[in-house]
Amino acid sequence: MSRERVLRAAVRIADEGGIRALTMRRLAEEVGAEAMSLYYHVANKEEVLDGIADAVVEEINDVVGRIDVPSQGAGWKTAVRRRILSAREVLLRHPWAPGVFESRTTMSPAVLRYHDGLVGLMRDGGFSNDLCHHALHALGSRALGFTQELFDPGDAAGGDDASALEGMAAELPHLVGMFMEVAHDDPGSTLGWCDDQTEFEFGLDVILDGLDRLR
Amino acid sequence: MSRERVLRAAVRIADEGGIRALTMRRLAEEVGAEAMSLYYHVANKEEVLDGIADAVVEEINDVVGRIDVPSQGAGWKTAVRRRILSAREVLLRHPWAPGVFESRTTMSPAVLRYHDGLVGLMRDGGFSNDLCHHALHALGSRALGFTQELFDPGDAAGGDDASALEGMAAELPHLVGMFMEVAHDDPGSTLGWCDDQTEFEFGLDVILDGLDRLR
DNA sequence: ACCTGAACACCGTTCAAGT
DNA sequence: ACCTGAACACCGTTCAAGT
Repeated sequence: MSRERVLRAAVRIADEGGIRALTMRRLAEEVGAEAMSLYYHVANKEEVLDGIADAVVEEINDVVGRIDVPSQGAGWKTAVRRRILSAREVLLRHPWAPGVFESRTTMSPAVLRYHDGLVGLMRDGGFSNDLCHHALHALGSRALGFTQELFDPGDAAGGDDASALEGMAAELPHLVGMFMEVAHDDPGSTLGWCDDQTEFEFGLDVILDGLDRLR
Repeated sequence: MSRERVLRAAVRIADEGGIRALTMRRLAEEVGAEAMSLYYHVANKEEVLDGIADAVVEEINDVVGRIDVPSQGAGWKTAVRRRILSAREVLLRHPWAPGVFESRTTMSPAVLRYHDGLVGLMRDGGFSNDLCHHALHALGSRALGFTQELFDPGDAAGGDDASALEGMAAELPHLVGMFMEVAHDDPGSTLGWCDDQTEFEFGLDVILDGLDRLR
């Protein structure tokens, strides 16, 4: 057993059963030992969570490190866009990762390296350091490829049929009106009428276009 | 005891001691009963969390419901901006709320009502239903007044002194360079060199300006 | 109708003891 | 140096029993 093996086992458990499946006892089982043995290799569960978050961002750094597109001048936008969408691809393989990122208080060195590269691309595009700083905040978690979907307007009514919508129309006229028209325009997407990837890219492009205008 | 009293006590506990202080046993104590009595009024802890999330959004709806600014045509942006910044003010009084929102799977009626109003303002501004839909996704949690701060670039080095930065310069040249220049420009803000409110408004305006151009 | 005591199945973690 | 058994202090929750 080693710290490395423990963390790899932890990632495996979270990938397969979600983050709630990751308990110290389950982790020990996966690694073939008793729960108490883990504490010889990691200080506590928080350190395990720090470790698997870091592992995912390292995976992202590996992927984006192999990207080779020009980032000088106007090319910054394509380069940044590509970087962020690549990070997103990795994240989609570890759906638990955003939640763990958000619960971390200490900062991962890997996250710092990721953002360092991002700033580098923006500098290539002619951003001032001040604008880079604002840009990091404006992107927020979107820089790493995910956004907080507070609620999916589609899920609200998607589960029930159209008749449920009628009942809500009195209380939620604008939302129901919006839903009915968007669903009508795109009747094909019955299951989840919002394409998460499309919406992610729409929001990303709004921000990138806005930043481009400011540089 | 009543469901109402239980939820109010739960909000009080979370406000004072954070969401981790909110346990069923602590909640029972606050309400002057045994833990098991709670289960007569709420099904389980999840329902308590649903309830306090809903209570906060109701508080937001109360506040934004009293806003009265013109939203026709170009006025939409001011109206939406005002609405979102008002929601943010409420959220700042309940710092635990964003975390609870994110953990909800069922959708709160109050959140639906909030977004219904938001769509109403955008329709006043001449948005198509399709653009409203994209806009809701682009804003994401920012619509309710918060963003996921994945990491605060300032916190990274803010704790240590400038010498720690020197050590990181080799590995994080762009980030350290950015930090040194931004900190130099604004030496007053030693404690948290990023003004969260300013950064929130910057990101919000990038998105609102982008949407305005698309309407 | 409303509350409770005792108990269960789970956590993360400590600590003294093993090899 | 590495692992473990027994135990502790906490969870959320059930259920039969009280008033």
